Amino acid sequence: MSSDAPETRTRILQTTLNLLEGGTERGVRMADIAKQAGITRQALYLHFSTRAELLIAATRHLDDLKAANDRLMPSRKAKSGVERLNAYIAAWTAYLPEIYGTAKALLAMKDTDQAAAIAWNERMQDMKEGCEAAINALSADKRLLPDYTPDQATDILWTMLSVRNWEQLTLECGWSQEKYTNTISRMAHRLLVSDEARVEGNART
Amino acid sequence: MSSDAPETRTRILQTTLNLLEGGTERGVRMADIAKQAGITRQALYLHFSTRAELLIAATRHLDDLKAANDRLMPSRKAKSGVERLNAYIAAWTAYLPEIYGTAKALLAMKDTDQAAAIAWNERMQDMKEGCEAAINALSADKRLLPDYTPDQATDILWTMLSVRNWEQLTLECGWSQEKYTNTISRMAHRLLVSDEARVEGNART
DNA sequence: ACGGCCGCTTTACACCGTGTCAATTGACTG
DNA sequence: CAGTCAATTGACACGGTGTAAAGCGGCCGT
Repeated sequence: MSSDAPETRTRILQTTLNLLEGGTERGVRMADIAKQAGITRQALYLHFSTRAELLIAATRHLDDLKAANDRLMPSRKAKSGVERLNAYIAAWTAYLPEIYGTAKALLAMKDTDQAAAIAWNERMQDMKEGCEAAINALSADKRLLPDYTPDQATDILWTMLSVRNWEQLTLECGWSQEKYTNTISRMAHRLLVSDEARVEGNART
Repeated sequence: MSSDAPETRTRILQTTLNLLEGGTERGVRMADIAKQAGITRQALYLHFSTRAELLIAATRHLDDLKAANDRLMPSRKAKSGVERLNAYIAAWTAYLPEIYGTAKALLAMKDTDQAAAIAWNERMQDMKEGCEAAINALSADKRLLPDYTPDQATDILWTMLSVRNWEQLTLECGWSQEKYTNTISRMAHRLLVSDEARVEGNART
């Protein structure tokens, strides 16, 4: 009752993700997806009335597969603000390369398609909340560098961890994933975390 | 001899820039540009054989108007590495909002158009050289944080100053241009510049 | 075994934006 | 007056998305 109807739909989503991840230079078209899924282009529209809708559904599907929420919310474990920041950065930066293909496609539609823009923004907003939580934990521990308000620090962390920055550093600058993660992590610390020593006072700029 | 033929061409470039800067949600089409320039769409193709070509030409035109080189190379004035870094960041961040509309259009074409991708990459490479020069000056002064190699520091600065980051911080996070510039500048210092205290070694070269 | 529904196919077409082509106009110029 | 050159008019091809309608095969209930 629950696993016979959705069969094709799931297959479509799966092959969509495959193609997006494969990053077929020159974009992934509806026809490509249909062909790969072994159905006609028109059948695609029986399941998803629009390319944007399909992309969005694929993105959600990907999150389910990757158990995004579980991974991005290891907050419970974290004892200190610093630990929490570390955990969040580690989780997100590990997640990034896995969603990149799909994210890029959605990002590209953002400019021309209303629904895609909304979907993308929602996701990024969620991600930003994770940043905010980490920053707040840091702030609660008095380890947030006094130069910034929590809001400002959240914006900074959020921007540092953006898909575009990952893209630029790894794909354009040729950084390995490991180098990327390590460097970003150290940068975040240097930028946002105040020295342990002076837990009480405040810094000289 | 020199100023009668290019008349229309220049007008096209000018109105292209206007439209791009206006950021007419839903993209700027060839027909829009033609209409605005007071010619037919087809006449556009008498001057620029392709949309990408027009966009690229418009970008170059914009650089000329804004005297990009003059602004981005105030290196001669800078006495120290730190000064040079400051000068570069100030010049680039002031330049950014002026080119944003055009940059965004080119950036969007990058994914689908070979020529656009090349043009964009060239420009970003130029910009990166500016970053590199600043970092090298810093390094020569022994003021580059020892955590990074000059290459790495260049990548970091280059990424921090990306168009996408400007877009995110100002347009998405709502930072004012002033806040953006100040914060980025302070971040760059904190991330890349080591404390003045230990100038001890030799400074020049 | 029949009628009906369902998921998918086939075929065809509309729309939009880019790019091409050919014939024409109109102005300026030698 | 002929030539040329910029631009116009109108028509069309292509690729990609999205729509519409008719048909087909399997499966299900009665």
